[in-house]
Amino acid sequence: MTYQHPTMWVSIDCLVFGYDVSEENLKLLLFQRKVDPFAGQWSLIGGFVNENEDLSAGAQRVLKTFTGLDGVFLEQLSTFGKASRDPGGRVVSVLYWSLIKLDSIQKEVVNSHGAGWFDLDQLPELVMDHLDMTHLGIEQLQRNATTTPIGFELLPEKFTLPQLLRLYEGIYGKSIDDRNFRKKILATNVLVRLDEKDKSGSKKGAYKYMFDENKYNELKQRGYHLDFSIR
Amino acid sequence: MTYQHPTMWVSIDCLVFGYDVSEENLKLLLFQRKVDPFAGQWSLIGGFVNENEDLSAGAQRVLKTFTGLDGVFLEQLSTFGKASRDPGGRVVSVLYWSLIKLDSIQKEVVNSHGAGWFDLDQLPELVMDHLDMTHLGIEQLQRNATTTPIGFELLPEKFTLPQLLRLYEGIYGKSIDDRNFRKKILATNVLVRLDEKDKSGSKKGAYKYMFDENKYNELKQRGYHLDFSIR
DNA sequence: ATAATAAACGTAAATTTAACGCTTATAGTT
DNA sequence: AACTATAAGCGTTAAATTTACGTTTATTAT
Repeated sequence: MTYQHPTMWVSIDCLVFGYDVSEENLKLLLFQRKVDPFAGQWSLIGGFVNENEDLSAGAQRVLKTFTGLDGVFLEQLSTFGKASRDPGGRVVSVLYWSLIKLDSIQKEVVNSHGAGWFDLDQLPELVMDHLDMTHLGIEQLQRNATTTPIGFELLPEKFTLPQLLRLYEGIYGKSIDDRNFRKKILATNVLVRLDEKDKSGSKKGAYKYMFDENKYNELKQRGYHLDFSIR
Repeated sequence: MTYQHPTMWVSIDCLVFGYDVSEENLKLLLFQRKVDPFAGQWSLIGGFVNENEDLSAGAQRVLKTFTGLDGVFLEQLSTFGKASRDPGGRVVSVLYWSLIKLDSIQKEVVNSHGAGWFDLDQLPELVMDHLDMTHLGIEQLQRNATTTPIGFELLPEKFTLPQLLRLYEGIYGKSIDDRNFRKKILATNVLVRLDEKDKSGSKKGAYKYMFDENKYNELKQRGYHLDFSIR
């Protein structure tokens, strides 16, 4: 012992938001806790930090374990440390959040872990402070959506403007004028229009776009800010 | 032992920014570490979290210990948890940041703890990842200054517009057009002009203002955003 | 009286936002 | 072959905001 102070468990909890393009709604990944206290109840995915494991590595491990995914958006959000938050002992939990593109393959992987995707407005009761964590994540998602091109993390590589619009409407929980949205998002120059159309949503078909990371990096210094007005 | 996992030390580090109205510059509170490793070197103020102490209570305790202050702006910022960050053992550090009004009394209290105020552009070498922490805090300060009325935490209760302007210039590290600044800040309606003048800076004297928290709370829902252009 | 100076006030052009109407492309129907 | 319905895409204009910079005011020191 080098320091004369109490030690504690340090855990990772990870808010995983997924967006289903076809269903057009935001979902949260939850799983049924395996250990007591609260075994069997719904909670965010999580785990304890290992001896020689960096916090960020722990978060990556947790995400990989439950989703099979690597290299997706994953950032630290906040740390929860009320002394009484976990009846099982003094556990300080570092909350991360992640955004992933939801498709059928992803849904399969998740099912095999006793986990499931829940619509944000139909969440089951959550363990401990996990509902607070969720609210914090939604706020962060809204904040970041205007400030960073975070929306693209939730869409497939190729997407249409109507899809992007509906995603933003989902994030903000309000409707956005499509004509102004179009102008604003295209004016940023971070989108590249492809010569392909997605005809699943209409007879005319909507052009597919891709996010141009290089353009975004150029823009970043000058500041990137998208605000969408209510309608 | 309820959980079969390793435990760790959990520490609090606290970035304390202070603004000296007369000197017109931003300072950071540092102290000389008392324990090994790194005893004698400059570090942020900090301490270990106690057995039954909430994280936020720990942060308040640390701040109170070093500054004698209570009830000032204090928020969690981020958590640092590289396995190798502290050669003295596995320590996960939760970083808080605080803003205080610097005056001569405050400077005295601080001196008595072997601590000191350093100009942001003249920091000594810092222990471990404390320089990264500082950079994170400066970014956060800049971000929050446009989004929340955080600036007022750094000024005395009664302040003048030129003082507020110079504070913002300090935070952003750039000059701001005084006429536009005035219009923008007054348009928010969160300032109340008093019938007093501060004549220390000019012959004419500048009106003193106070921050109106009620007006701010009204405004908050509709969104509060201040952007200042370069000149 | 006059000069010097920080503080305070004002204005006009340029840019951005908000609101909303119109056109286009295509599949399915007649 | 023409017609219809509909999502997608384009365009315009008034209002609001931002930016840039000129002017006036109050006071002390000369």
